[in-house]
Amino acid sequence: VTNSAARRRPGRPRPGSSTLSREAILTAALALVDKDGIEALTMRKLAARLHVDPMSIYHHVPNKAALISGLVRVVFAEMALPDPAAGAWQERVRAWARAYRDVAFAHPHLVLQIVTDAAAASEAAILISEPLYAALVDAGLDPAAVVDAAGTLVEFVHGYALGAAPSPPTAPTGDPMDERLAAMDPDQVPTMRRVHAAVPAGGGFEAGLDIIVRGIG
Amino acid sequence: VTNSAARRRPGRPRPGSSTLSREAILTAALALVDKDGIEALTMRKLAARLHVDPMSIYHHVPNKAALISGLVRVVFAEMALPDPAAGAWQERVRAWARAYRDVAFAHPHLVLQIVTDAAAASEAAILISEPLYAALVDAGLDPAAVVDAAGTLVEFVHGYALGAAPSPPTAPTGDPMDERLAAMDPDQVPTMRRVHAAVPAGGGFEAGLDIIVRGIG
DNA sequence: ACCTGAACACCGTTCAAGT
DNA sequence: ACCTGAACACCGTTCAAGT
Repeated sequence: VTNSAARRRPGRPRPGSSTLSREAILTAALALVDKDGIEALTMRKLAARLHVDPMSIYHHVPNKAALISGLVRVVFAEMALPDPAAGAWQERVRAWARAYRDVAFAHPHLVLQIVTDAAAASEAAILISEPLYAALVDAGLDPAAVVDAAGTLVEFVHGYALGAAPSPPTAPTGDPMDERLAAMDPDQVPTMRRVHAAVPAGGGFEAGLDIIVRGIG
Repeated sequence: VTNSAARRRPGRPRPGSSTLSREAILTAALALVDKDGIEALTMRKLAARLHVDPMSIYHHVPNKAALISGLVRVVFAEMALPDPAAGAWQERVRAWARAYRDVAFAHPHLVLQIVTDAAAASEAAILISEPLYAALVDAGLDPAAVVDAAGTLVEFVHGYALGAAPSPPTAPTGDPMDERLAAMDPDQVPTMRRVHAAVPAGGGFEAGLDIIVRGIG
C-alpha cells in the first residue's frame, strides 16, 4: 500500500504502482499511535512510515486535526455491539458499558480523543448508542429518564476510561494516591485515611455500574 | 512583577528591581490559558507576556509539563469546599459534586488537564475529597462502599466536565447531535430518534447526580 | 545566582514545481 | 491528478556567555 522506499520520485505514480489512500493513511496512523502514543503521531513520521513525502498526505486528509478525528471514527466503527436483546435490561446496560469501555481500552493512547470527540463524532458514535437506548426503554423509563440514564452512564465510562488511560505527556508522574495520602497530615484527611486503610482499592468499573444501574431502576 | 519591557538586559537583576518568580509565572500562564486556550500557552508567548527572555522561565520551572501541572495545582487549591457538615448526606454529596464541577468550569480551557492530572495531582486534590468521604461515611456506608461511591461520582464529574468543555483543537467541529441524528437512516436508530424527539435535551448534571445518589443509598 | 541569546532539533502547512 | 521539496513560521530545550 506504500510507494517504494528505495526510489521515491515526484510525479503522478505510474498506473499499477501502489498508491496512497486515505485508508492506508488512517491504518498507518492508528498503528503509529497504538505503538508510540499520540505525541508520536507527526505528519513527518507518518509519512516516513508510508515511505512518502510528508506533503503527499495532504492530498488525502485536509490537516492533522482531521486525521485524528478520522482515527476516532475508525475506532468507533470497531466497537463490538452486544447482542441487542439478550437478558434483563440491567445486564444489557452493563454489557453495553463494558463494550464501550473496551473501545477505549483497545487504543489506550487515543482515549483522550475518543472521549472528547465522542459527542461531535461520527455516525458510528450514534449508532453505537442505539442498543443502550433500547435497553433503557425496555426498562420502562420515560424518554426524559432514558436520556438522563444514558448520559450518566456515558459520562461515567468517559471518566473511568480517562482515569485508567496512560498519562498524557503533560501529566506529572505522580506518586500513587496511597503514598501521597500516607504522607499527609492525618488531621487534614481523617476520613480518607481511615477508609483507605480499610479498603485500599475499590471495585472499580463494575462497582460504578452497580451504583448507576441501581440508581436508574 | 515583570522586568521592564523597554530595556531588557542580560545579567542578574539589580536588587530592588522586580524579579521573576514561580508564582508570577504560574499567574501569567493561567491568565494566558484562560484567555486564549491551552494551545496558546507557549514558553515563548508566556515569556513575552512577562517581558522576559523565554529561557528565563526555566530557572523557576523545570519544563513545560511541570508548568502545566503547576497550573492544575493552583486551580485545585482554589476549590471552594462546601460547608462540611451541613444537611443530609445526600445534599452534602451533591454540593461537593457541584463544587468540584465548578473547579473545572472556572477554567474551561484547562479541563482536560484537570481531569487527567487529578489522580496523580497534588495534595490539594486529596484534601478536596475529604468532605466527600465524610458525607459518605455519614451515610452509613462501609469503607468499600465509600470508595466505590466516591470513585463513581468523581468519574461522572470528570466525564461531564470534559463533555461540557470547549472542544480541544483536534476535535472536529461537529454538527450538534440532533442534526446528525436527523440525517441518519431511521431504521438504524429507531429508539434514539423516538426518544430524542420526545426529549431533546435531558437534565444534565443534576439528573446524573440524582441517579448516582439514589444508587449509592 | 539569575537572565540572555544563539543554536539545535523538531513541528504543521503553503506553494510552486515536477510528471 | 497526484506527489515532491523547499520554505515559512513556529515549537521546547541545551548550552555557553553575560553581569
